[in-house]
Amino acid sequence: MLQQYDFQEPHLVAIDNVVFGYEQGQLKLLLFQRTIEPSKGDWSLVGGWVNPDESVEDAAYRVLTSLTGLSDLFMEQVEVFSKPDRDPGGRVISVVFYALINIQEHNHQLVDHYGAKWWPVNDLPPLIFDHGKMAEVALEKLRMKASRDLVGRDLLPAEFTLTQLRNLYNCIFMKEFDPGNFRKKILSLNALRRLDKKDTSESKKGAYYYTFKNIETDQFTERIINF
Amino acid sequence: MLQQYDFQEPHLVAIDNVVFGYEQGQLKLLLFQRTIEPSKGDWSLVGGWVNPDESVEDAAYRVLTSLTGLSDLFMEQVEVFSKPDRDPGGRVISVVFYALINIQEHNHQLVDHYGAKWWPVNDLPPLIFDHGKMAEVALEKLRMKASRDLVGRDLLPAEFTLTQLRNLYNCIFMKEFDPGNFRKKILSLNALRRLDKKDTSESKKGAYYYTFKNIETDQFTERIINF
DNA sequence: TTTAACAAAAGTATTAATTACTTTTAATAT
DNA sequence: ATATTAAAAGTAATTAATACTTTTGTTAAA
Repeated sequence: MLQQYDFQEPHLVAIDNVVFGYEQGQLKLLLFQRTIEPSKGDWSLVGGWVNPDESVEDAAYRVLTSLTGLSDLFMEQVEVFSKPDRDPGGRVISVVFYALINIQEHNHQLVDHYGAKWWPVNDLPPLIFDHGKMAEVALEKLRMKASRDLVGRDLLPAEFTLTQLRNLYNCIFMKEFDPGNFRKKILSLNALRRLDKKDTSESKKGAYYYTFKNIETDQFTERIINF
Repeated sequence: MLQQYDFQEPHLVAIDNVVFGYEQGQLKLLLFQRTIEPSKGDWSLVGGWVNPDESVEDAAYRVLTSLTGLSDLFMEQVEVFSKPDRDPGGRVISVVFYALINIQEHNHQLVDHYGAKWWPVNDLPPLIFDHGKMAEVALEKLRMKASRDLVGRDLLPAEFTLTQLRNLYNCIFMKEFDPGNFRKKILSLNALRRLDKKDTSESKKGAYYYTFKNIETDQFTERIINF
């Protein structure tokens, strides 16, 4: 049972965002480079402190919107990292979130100004503290999400081909999905609308563009990917 | 980016455990009754403060082992609850865990002494603050766990029948599984060992007792239940 | 103007898993 | 003996997943 609040030791609480984006056929992570010791030159996730008057969700959202200029971000709690010695600078409890953002649409100047950079998930630089583990767990969580719901709305451009969507899933699960079976499965969900436009950059025949139906079709709890 | 640590406002951080047990064919939750206002008479989860030198996992484990007298508890992080006004007594960030414990084996005297009581999950009393929501999310998390791994090792007695195990799953998912299909599926996992003893209390023919194989057979990431 | 090339899109055949049932079994109680 | 009970085993139909092959529409080269 909780005893009197006054005699309890308070803790510093931070959030760290694992920010996923998709660009040039690659799943990427938004990272900052440390300019001071310790771990100078190493990279870190997009973190910040939690203010007294906000929830950890508010904090994570505030940090990310002010960095990217985007609103309406998809974010989800991942896990709390709280080993007493996880941060050499002092005892900090960190709540990790992951976010999905559209690299095309975010404010590049703002991100550049803060010195942030996009890194391919399968070719990350050394990360500080336990941030490597955080990214790992976040990717696992994203896989869970992508196996239940169709992700892509937040990562792909508004109009995309099934090949692009499949490649995104290839990146997330780090495996090659069979083109025929993937399209059959995805279309059976009835969540996409085919446009009368084609992308002819990848093939002579051309691949139809699709959009997500604007209704909340994401709401299927059915399983998409078995993993 | 994290600025200097010294000027940051610290937070009170607590843990709350959603403690699941299984008894008399029912899934139950261990709860405390509040003896003081506000919300006097209402019930709460098994909570406690996080000490400066321990992780939130350590704190959750410490609180639960000291209450139940059990060690080697299965626990898993659920989610952080951190709305600024969630606790009328002050700003407290709470990390929720769920735990699976064997009601038979825990220290009843200790639990009685603290005034805790087991409640059936589908007939809970009013819970304080956001504890109702916590229990709800924890149950959802338990369902995720039970759909991937065979739960029961921590909830059932060492020797149990497939009917008991099925009933546990019925409780967790709040639906009736087909007896034949359930046994076929479970036995195909090859995680149980059949004993040469039968339980004849439920039928004339009698149902074989089973135990979990002591090897780490829980490790299948394959799917057990589709939900 | 044909033909080769390309990936999209559609189709197929096989296997595996799920689901809804029915039948048999072993013991007890009438 | 016979009816009863739930366990345990079995079956048949359906659905889903997988590994392929074929067709299509367009472009670029012969």
